[in-house]
Order: sequence, then structure tokens, then C-alpha cells
Amino acid sequence: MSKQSKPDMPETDQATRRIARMSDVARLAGVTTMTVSRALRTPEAVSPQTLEKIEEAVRSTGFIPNYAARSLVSQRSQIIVALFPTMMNSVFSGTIEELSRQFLANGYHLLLGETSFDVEVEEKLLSGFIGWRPAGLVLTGSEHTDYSRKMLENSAAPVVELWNLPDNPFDVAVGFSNREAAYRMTMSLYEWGYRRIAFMNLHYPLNDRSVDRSAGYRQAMAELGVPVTEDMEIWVPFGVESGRAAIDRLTTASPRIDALFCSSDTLALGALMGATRAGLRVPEDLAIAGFGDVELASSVVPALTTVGVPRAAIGRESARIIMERLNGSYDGPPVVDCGFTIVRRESA
Amino acid sequence: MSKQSKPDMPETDQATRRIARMSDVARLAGVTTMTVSRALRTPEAVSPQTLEKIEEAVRSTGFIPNYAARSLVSQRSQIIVALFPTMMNSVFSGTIEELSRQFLANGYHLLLGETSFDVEVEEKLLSGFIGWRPAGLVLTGSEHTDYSRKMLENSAAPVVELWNLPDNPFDVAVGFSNREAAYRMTMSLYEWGYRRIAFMNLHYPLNDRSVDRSAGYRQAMAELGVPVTEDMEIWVPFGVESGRAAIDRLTTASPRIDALFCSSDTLALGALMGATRAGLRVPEDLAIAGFGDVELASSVVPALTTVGVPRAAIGRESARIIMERLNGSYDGPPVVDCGFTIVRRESA
DNA sequence: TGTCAATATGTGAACGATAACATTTGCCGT
DNA sequence: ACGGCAAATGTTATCGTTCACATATTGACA
Repeated sequence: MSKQSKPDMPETDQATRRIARMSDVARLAGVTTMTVSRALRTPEAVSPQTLEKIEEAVRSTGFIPNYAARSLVSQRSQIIVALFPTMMNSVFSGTIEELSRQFLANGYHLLLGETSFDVEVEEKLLSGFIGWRPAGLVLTGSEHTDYSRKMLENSAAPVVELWNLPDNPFDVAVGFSNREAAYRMTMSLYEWGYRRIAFMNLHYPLNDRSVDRSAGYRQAMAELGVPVTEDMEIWVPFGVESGRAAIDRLTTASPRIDALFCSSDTLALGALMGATRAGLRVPEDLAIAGFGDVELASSVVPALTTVGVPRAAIGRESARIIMERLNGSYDGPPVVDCGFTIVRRESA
Repeated sequence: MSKQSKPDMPETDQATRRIARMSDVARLAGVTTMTVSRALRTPEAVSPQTLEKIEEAVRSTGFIPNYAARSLVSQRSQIIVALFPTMMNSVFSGTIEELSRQFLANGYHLLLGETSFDVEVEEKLLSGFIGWRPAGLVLTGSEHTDYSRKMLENSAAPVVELWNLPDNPFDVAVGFSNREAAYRMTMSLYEWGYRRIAFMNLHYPLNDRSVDRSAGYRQAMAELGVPVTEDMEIWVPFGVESGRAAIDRLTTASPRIDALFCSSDTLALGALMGATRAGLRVPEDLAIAGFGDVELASSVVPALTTVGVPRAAIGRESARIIMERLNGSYDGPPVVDCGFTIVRRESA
């Protein structure tokens, strides 16, 4: 029903096959392309009757402007590049959805990349995406390679770093304090009566969020006077399976732990399932806390105690900031704190 | 540390601030832009020593080609448009990840959109994205508005429809039979001893997957001679909460059902949690089956019986097909069946 | 009635790369 | 020694849109 041979065969095809250009619209409306261009971008600068003729011509031709041409001449595309560690995590996807929604509503398109928690992959993706001369960039975290930083600088576009509060943001950062959040959750667990609190963290030593959460946990434990033995901080790769597998090691650890704080809900759900399967009662035998507050956290049995992070707000704020940057109106701080919440449910 | 005023101020800034063009590289290497272009795209057509000079110049300038210019002249961008109902579902994100990986490895970039199961939203997204003159498109399902079809036709790019096996694909379809899958799962539940099998489906009457799964379920029930009363097919919106909430209605339904087949793992997990919370033993009091085999399905307690769908394979295949279409080498069938599996675990 | 400003539209160049064709160079065989 | 051919590089035009500026049209006011 559609194409059957190579894409260039203008002789047999109708003129309609070829996608309409602005000049086609212009001819049909009896004006020049410049007037059409104005009608589309600044309709108030075109007389009502001309506008109507042009709109009619646009409709009948199904004209859609060529963004490549537009980008080329205006020296800036309508593309926003966004890089996330993974899309398989509903915490990130919540932010992604909101970002996408906000940008789309303002005529920008999101070019998405997945870094797998690896700054080298980030660099590679960036070097590809920069070719679009994006209007703005959204990155997760503030750890980047030198070459990435150079590209970002050259691109001269607004850059928002998500998900943490770095001391020296590249441009603007939007997030919450991971250190503080881990500290507060650890403290809360102690308050709720748990003493030997283990911490399961993502094993990405270059990931500022991992490092900060570890620091927050250790700070709390130090202040509480609880020694953190080697087997109490567990480093694992991302995934439900990681959390589940870790339970076996934990239950055989020498000084029995009574609470497990996971640096991600994905890990925590895995741990919860592992514990249930191992016949441990949660939270009586082992309390479990997560990080992220994914949708399932509140539904699972027992409902997961976790750190709630404002994923939609982070997306919304960063989109707003980039757009304000683009029209020069942003005058907020370089680091925007969206906060977090300690959500106590049944698992701790 | 980065930009502080409006983006155009070439007089004070170093030349380095401005992003390098191909002509900058060419001047530095002592050749013309055409030779640089060749060095980048067909290095075998350039002499070794020239190639080296150019590579050095590219390195020192940090040159990255302007894709907008490239797209404009070559009449086709390196952009692939992919539209999915939601990104908050790890079934889809598995396909998205694989798609993204495959295309990236071949120099294409993925422009992602979220339709929220709505063909009108799809049309809107499409009309925006078509402006990039994408090299190819990946859509979910084969239900599209007339205007969408017109745009797809005009774009003259390869189009892959995912996730089902339509009778009349627009171009190529890659997926599995939703009807057959629902039929087989219903039959399996019967074989395993369940009789009054209810079906919880996504309430999107225009969604071909929903419709087909419903048809498969009803066909099986008809063949089995089990009447489907009104309260046995439940239509709900997408989300864990939907599944959970539906349990209340079910337990009070007049002819007690003994199995609940959900058209999505997300719903099934919600139902599982709802059932557990309501004190129902799964599968003794109520069997539950899902659709999709998300990562959590195998970890949850009781582990979820579900329909396994080849999400990575679907992504891989569709990427391959689009790229083969682009170089004219595709000679496979217009409908590619990636199959599905019935995964029996503990919940049914 | 002539001048000025405001409004509406047009003109030509430019954005940065590549396709198609043209030219130069060096080497081969006879 | 010379035609011819391949390899390497250059020239010119072009993609579709917008920018900066130019021109035409209108009405208001002194």
C-alpha cells in the first residue's frame, strides 16, 4: 500500500507524493515564502486576510516546515537532548515523561539517550547528539568526562544537571540532596528502633548520587555511634535480581542486621521479594527501605517505606529553566532544590 | 562558568567559542570541505596522508558535523521517530532500549514520543516529528487516524508497526498475535483447572491490542463452553492502582471467579497485591495471570504466571527491517511474527 | 497637500553540508 | 613517448528556511 521501490522516483509519482515545501504553500496563497514563514511564526505581523489564505494553503497541502532547514538558518535546533542512566526505572521515566510533555508543549523535541550509569557512554552519546546543535541539554548527575564538558561548553546551550545538588554545577542543577536523604532515612530507621542498619548501594563509584548516598548513610551511622562493618555496605549492580540475591548474603552475615536500606526502590523490591521468599517477616525480622517511591512501592505487600523524590517536579522545573534560559529570562539560583520526603509505610 | 548573556556575541569571544564548521577543519588541513566530507563518510576514497591531516584537524577543533545541514542537502535525516503508548512500562522500555541501541550503533537517533494510548495524540506527535523528515518511523499498533496515514505516506519513509500482527500493515509489522496469546493463556488456565476465568483489560476501545486480546479470551471461553457474564470482562485504565482496585469489585461479583487474567503485568501485579492484602491466597483462592513478563514478574511472591513477549527481539527486528528498507535490501514478509510464550509460575 | 510613521510584504543572501560533475596527477601498457 | 584510465581532490549548485534589509501602501496630522 505504501512504498515499494527506492525512495527517489519523481517522474511517475504525482507531485503530491513529494512532501510540500514552503514555496508550494506560498504559490498557492499568492505570496512569498517570507510571508508564509511569518504567518507561521509571528501571525500577528500578517494581515488577517493573507493569514487566512495561507492557512488554507497549509491545510490543503499538508505542509509541515522542514526543521532541518529552520535549524540551519536559525543556528539552533528545536531539539533538547536528555541523557538518563536507564529508562527501565519508573523513577526516571516519570521525569522523562514530564520533560517530554513540557518541551513538546513549547515546540521542542526530546532526543533521549541511555548512559547505563557510565560517563564514557554519556560522552559517546553526547558527541553524536551535539551534531543536532540542540537548544538545550538535560543530563543526570554532575559527573562528566573532560571532553563532554568541552562539548557542552562549545555548544553554548543551557545545560541542566538533574538529580543532585552539586557544589559546582556546570550551568544549572535541579534535584535534591542525596546525601541528606540517605542521612535522614538512616536516622529515621534508627528512630523507629532499628539498630544494625545495612545499606545496599549501586556499584558505580563514579556516580555522584551513589557516592553521596553512601556518605549520608555513613555520616548518620557515625553520629549514631554504630560501627559500619564491611558486610554492612553492599555494592551491587542495578536490577531487581540484585536486590533479591543480596538477601542470601545478608541473612548469613555475622552480626545480624535488622534493617536494610536500599539506594533504589528496584533493589528494595527485589530485597522485599527475596526476604518474603526466604520466610523472613518484614519488618519484624528485617526492615526494608527503598529510594525513589515508584508506583509499585505503595501497592506492594508490605508497602515499602522509601524516600519520595519529586520526579515530575524535577522534570517540570528543568524544562522551565531551560526555556527561560533560552529567552534570557532565567534569574533563579544555579542550584534548585526540589526536596525529598521520607515516606513511612509498612516495611520499616 | 558557562554562558552568561544572549548566545550571539562573536566579537569578544574567542573563535574557539563558536562551534567549528567543516570549513574550519578544511582550512586547517589545507584541503576543501568536500575532501573533509569524504574523509568522514568514505575514508577509503581519501589518501592516507590527507586523511591523517584531516583527522588531526578534526581532533584539534572538536568538530562535529551539523546534522541539520546534512539532512537538508541529503533530503533525509538520521532521525528515527518512535511512538509508544507509555514509557512507564518496562515491557515497552525494553523494546525502546533495544531500538535505541540498534539505531545508535548505525548512526541514527531516536526521537521518542508518548501517545498515552490515544491515536489523536499520536497524530499530534506525528505532525510535529514529521518536520524532521525522519528516515524511518516505529509506531505501536496499527490503529492510526486518516491524517496520520496521509503524513506517513507523504513522508515516504519505512514504517514499522509494533506489537501485533495486523491483516493490512501500513508497511511492515513486527510483533506477535495478541489474539492467539490471550486465547492460549485462557485455554491454559482452563487446563490448569480454573473454570470461571475473568479478564481484566485496558479500556481503550480503539486499541487493536486490547480488542484482539479480548477476542482471544472470548473465543477460548466460547470453545470451552463457559459463559462470559457481564462482570467477567473488566475494562480499566492503565496502572497498578487499577489492578488493585479491581479486586474489590471481583470478590463481591455474584458467580465467584477462580482466575483473573490481566491484559498487562502492571494490572496483574496490582491485582496480586490487592488480593494478598485482601487475604486471598493466590492461586488457591484466586489465580492471577499477567501479560508481558516484566522483570518483577519472576521475583514477586507468588511469582507471576504470564505471557512472555519478546520485547528485545521486537526492537531488534524492527530496527533491522528499517535499516534494510533504507538500503533497499529488505525482502522479508510484510508481517513478522516474533512469537510469545506462556510462562507458568506460581500465581496460576 | 505633503511629510512621516506604521503596517504589510518582498528581495537577496546566508546557514553548513553534500551530490554531481570537473579537473588534476601519476602510472600503465604498448 | 603518448593515450588512457584510475585515484585523489576541487568546483559549483543546491537543499528549505529565515535574517536583515528594502520597498510599497495606508492613514494621520500639521
